[in-house]
Amino acid sequence: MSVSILDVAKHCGLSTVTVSRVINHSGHVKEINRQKVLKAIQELGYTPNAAARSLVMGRTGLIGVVLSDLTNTYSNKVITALKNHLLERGYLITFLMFEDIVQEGANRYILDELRVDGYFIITPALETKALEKLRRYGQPILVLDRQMDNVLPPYIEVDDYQGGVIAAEHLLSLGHTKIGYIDGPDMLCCRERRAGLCDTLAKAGLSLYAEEQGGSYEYSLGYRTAKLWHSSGRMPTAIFACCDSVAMGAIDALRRRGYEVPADVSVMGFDNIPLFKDYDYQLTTVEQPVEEIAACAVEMMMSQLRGEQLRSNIVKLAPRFIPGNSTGVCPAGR
Amino acid sequence: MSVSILDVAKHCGLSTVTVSRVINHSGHVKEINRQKVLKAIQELGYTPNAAARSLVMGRTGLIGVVLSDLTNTYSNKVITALKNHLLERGYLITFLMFEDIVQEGANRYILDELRVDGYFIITPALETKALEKLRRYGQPILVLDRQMDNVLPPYIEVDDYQGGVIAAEHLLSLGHTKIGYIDGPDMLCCRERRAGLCDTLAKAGLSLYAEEQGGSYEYSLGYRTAKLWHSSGRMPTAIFACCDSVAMGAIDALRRRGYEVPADVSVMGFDNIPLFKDYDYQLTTVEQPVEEIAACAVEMMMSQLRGEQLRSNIVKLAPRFIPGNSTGVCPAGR
DNA sequence: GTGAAAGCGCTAACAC
DNA sequence: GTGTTAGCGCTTTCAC
Repeated sequence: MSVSILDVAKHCGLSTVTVSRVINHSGHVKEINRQKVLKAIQELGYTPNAAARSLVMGRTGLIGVVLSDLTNTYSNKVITALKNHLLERGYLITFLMFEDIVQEGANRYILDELRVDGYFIITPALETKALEKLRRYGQPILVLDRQMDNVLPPYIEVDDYQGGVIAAEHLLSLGHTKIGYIDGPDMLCCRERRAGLCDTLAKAGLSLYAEEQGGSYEYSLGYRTAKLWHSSGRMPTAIFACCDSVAMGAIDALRRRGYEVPADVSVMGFDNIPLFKDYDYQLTTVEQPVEEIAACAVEMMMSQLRGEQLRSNIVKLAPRFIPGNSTGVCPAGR
Repeated sequence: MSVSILDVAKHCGLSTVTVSRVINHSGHVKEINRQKVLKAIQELGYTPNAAARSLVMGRTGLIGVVLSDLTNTYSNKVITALKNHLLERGYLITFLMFEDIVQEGANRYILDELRVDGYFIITPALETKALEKLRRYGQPILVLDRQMDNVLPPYIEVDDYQGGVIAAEHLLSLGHTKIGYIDGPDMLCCRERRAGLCDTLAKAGLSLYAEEQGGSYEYSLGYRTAKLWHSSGRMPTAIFACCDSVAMGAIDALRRRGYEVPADVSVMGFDNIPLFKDYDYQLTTVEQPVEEIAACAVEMMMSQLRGEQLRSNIVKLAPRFIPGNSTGVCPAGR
């Protein structure tokens, strides 16, 4: 049916071994012969058979991305970046849900058959069980954003504490003193962001003016919280939300109640997701270094696949401030 | 290294062929021997090598899902459903972006090497080129929601016209006569929804009270449109938006301008996405039959992979009305 | 530098 | 029902 390496070999009067060497850039092939082989490949439209290579080389060329939520905008940014870097190296991505890993039987086809060379783990919040199960297969695993204290290296983490500091410094520089924080789920990143925020405020002799513990990253959390602070008469002049969706919810609730953003209340988010990008303002936010995460992750994964020892198996990357027009100077007298 | 079929065969005193037959449920194995094989498999912890099977059977067990946007909530619902159905049959999913297909070179690793057994195409709006390129590889292709008139079968389509009818009938039944439509991109589905809406209105002797052509499915489109209708003094009593995000945008803009939803203006969406599910109301909407689409798609794909002739290569599925509290009876005197 | 031979783990065709 | 043989397409020794 399709063209095999033998066809190429015959076509150029050399052996399959030489053709193989050319394909794999293993060197030790005379330049003239290399050209012959390349010409034959070209003429016959030959492409190597992935299954045969997998069989003989013991690798599949597939990397599994394990996550809990496909709709999460942040993970989608990461995934897209990962995909691009992997594609350059001839690897494909497939997806696994945490639920599919824990569930008995369903994973036969992926885990047991070692259909994947290695795993990227995205945001394993409470997925300790799934992680443990995965580790038993002995394949390379790389956690892309640590969200628990007890995660085993190698992992990459974003300096969320620094993110909190960035937010605090920005709001302080605008003269705000009544700062509210809308917290997300009980995850490491939220705790760190809060700590960075609070520590920086403390250095300025301040503490949080208002705080709400949410438990989610949802729009509705911001909406509810702003509504609550309004009705309880305790509205900060600046709000830092644990993520952009929550910030958006807060802004909509504020506006519906007659506040102008940022004239009356400044609002900051976290993540810089594109969801509301055509809205009538630009959210001031802190961006996670998605591109760096992906580049670094792929590099580390490739090292592991080559069987090398990782130089450092914990990498910490810094977030970036993204200016917008949802924050402004603190209104006079407040 | 790992246990092979030969180890199993030796362990139970039978041949590899018999073991293979047991694994593949090909029958023609004596029950006693079947038990012996199963026991050996169990004891040795054997799992078949996917690469070897791929090589000899000429299939990879991977299905490619081709799309243009991972963050699209609708496609994510479809993907998740697809993944579940495929997993049951031992297939994995991988993702391809339209851009990666059109781009020269990048696709070497996927397309040329036939790393995938077949392709599901999601929402190919203006991707004619990518589709054409893909077809050249001669592998099974199934379009999951036709969005162009010139798509070749096999494809599945949702009866969007019927969706428009459903929306119109719902709003008419509530006594509305001033109905506005916020249109999305120039795609088949939007045109059909609009046609269903307008035709049904026409039967009741009505026509659209207001209409805006958007070009996107974004929140901001709804927001802008409601703002526009308000300032031009031409606010309908009921709005049908081309999708939920647009409906949400319209609702937020309305509320900011003092309208109550649904007391003053009713708003309907399309898709039933979970994005705003904890909001302070439930959006009235029309849901696409995602689960049916996925089930049907996988069935059709499996048929094609078996080399069978499809019974019908065009399948049309009906959408469903989802009641909520963003629509209500038309306010008296309007 | 090059190629002959062996084998990766599995299944299909054919005999028995 | 079962096993023998052959071969999927490729890379990896190991001679030359």
